[in-house]
Amino acid sequence: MVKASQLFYPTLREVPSEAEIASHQLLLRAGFIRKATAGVYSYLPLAKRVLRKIENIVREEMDRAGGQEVMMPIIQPQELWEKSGRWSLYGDEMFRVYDRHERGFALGPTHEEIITTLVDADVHSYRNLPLLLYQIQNKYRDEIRPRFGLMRGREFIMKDLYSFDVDYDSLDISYKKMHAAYQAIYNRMNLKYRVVEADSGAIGGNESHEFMVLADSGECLVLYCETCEYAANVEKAQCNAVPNPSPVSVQQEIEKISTPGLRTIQDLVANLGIPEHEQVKTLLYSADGDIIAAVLRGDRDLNEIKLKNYLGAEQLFMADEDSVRERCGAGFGSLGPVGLRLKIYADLEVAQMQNFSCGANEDDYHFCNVNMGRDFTAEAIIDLRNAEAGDPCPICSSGLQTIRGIEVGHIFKLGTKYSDAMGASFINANGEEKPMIMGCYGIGVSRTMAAAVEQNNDSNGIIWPMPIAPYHVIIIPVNANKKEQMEAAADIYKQLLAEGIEVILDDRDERAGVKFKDADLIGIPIKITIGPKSLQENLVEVKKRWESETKLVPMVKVVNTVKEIIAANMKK
RNA sequence: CGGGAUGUAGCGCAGCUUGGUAGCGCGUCUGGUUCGGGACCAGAAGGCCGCAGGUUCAAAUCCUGUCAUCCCGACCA
Repeated sequence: MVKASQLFYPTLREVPSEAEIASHQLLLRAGFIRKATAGVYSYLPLAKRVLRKIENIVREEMDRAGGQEVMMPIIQPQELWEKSGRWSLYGDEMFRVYDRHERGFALGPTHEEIITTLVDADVHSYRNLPLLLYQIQNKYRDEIRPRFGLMRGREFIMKDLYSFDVDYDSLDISYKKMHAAYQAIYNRMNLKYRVVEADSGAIGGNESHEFMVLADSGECLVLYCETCEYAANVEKAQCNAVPNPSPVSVQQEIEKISTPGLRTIQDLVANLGIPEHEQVKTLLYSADGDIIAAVLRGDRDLNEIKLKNYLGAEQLFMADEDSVRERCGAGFGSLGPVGLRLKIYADLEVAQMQNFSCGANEDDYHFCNVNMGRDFTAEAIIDLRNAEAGDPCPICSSGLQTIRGIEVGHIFKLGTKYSDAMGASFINANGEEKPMIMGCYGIGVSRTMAAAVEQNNDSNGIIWPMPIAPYHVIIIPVNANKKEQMEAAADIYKQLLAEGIEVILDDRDERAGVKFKDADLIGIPIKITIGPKSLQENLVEVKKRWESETKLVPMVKVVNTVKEIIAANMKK
């Protein structure tokens, strides 16, 4: 029995001031979630139903792909994390608790340590591999800045699967299965998404893909090619060397010019008319304690991940102005590669540039007509910049486009990073001991719910995709005091329930407007309205949340109409 | 953690400059009139003015500290 009068979905007329983005505002307003503390939320009945639907789709596809569901502890002993080295590496992002004996525990931010230990203890033979284990569970990460409601919580629901294989060929098969399963999952949820190449980041390993639900408010920038299949996160998107668009045959004499007070690229554009793309900027970084310089074209953004990966650095951050001044004799805004006694890493584009301008490592002076090779040399010439819209596709050279997305899934090939650290090995067919080859595969379940809202809403509220809607149908008798309306509503309600359709009967003694507004806000896909005039002709109104037209349907046909709409929208 | 802002009723806000009985709208409760896109009338309940100190005859208001929340940056499902 689901009657709106009894259902706990406290809707709000006004937007809580703490919420910034659509999904956060709407999930709060529609009575799906309430905040306990920053980045930690309670899920109310409607949200719980959506989460369960997402989980079930995920579960079915994981099982289909050969996964086996397990449940591992959230509280994990410190020793395990020390074994992998991550007790210290994970840093402040890990919630730590201590028991009465002062022994440390982590609230699991992820489960590589514990699952590798688990598998190591009981799997010893190639005959038991591959093994794919997963769980759906709360994860804990003490994010520096939780934000956007469920988008970046400190406690969140995640599906994590770990694969254990005998060799890399077998890992490829597991990885492909997961890749396909993830596509099936997002297809089944009717979400518009894109698979992109990604950096594997701190988790380790090499190959990695992210699954992005497309939404303008997404935090991730994706570059993709319409001609070929290439798509990558901006962190990963590769920039090939492009030839200088206006090459000159003569390298002019280097010239030092006085530029009092001019510090930024824009200052030089505005005051001296030097275009951004004829300037070079120099950024100083501390890489595991060593100060190094990165140089790139004035209008480009440095991709710190590319730099970090090239250097193989654990920690990379911009040098502060004091150490910059100490090394270069000048402050920010007057730096340049000429005469710089640091390792210089130049972007591919810089090698193509001629007669460019840059800081002179002396406050209030710049150089003009600088040429790399003649005036300075680089330790390495590498891809260092963020790709931008219009850049040539690294595969087919067509112009790349950009789109924003929300990262809801991420799959990694881990290799032996954790099996080596935790000692997870097996005996192969030749009797040799080998480390297991691992992969890990995550889906942010609670984030997926938020992403679905982010992608599917209008000014009236949420528009749930049918496969994950908390209920399929809401029945609204226009006037709760009219007996014939209430009886007709109850009748349809019973018929739908008998067909196994998930339906809410809005039996509240509210004005019609209130009921319509709430129905739209909570985003139920199908609305059946029972009004006085049409009822006399035994008709009711059926409206799809995502369309503006209302259809009059004979009472006797309502159940079939509803079933058809649901069936048509459960799959693309 | 650096930068910015905000904490007053369930939600949204005013009051603070210039200290003097804590207010408005929505929501909630009661009664009545209404009833197809957030009704109207009458009445009511609901506040350690984030917390702790200080100044003062007197503090929501001024001062100090502290905590929390939100936004921008680095991190990630």
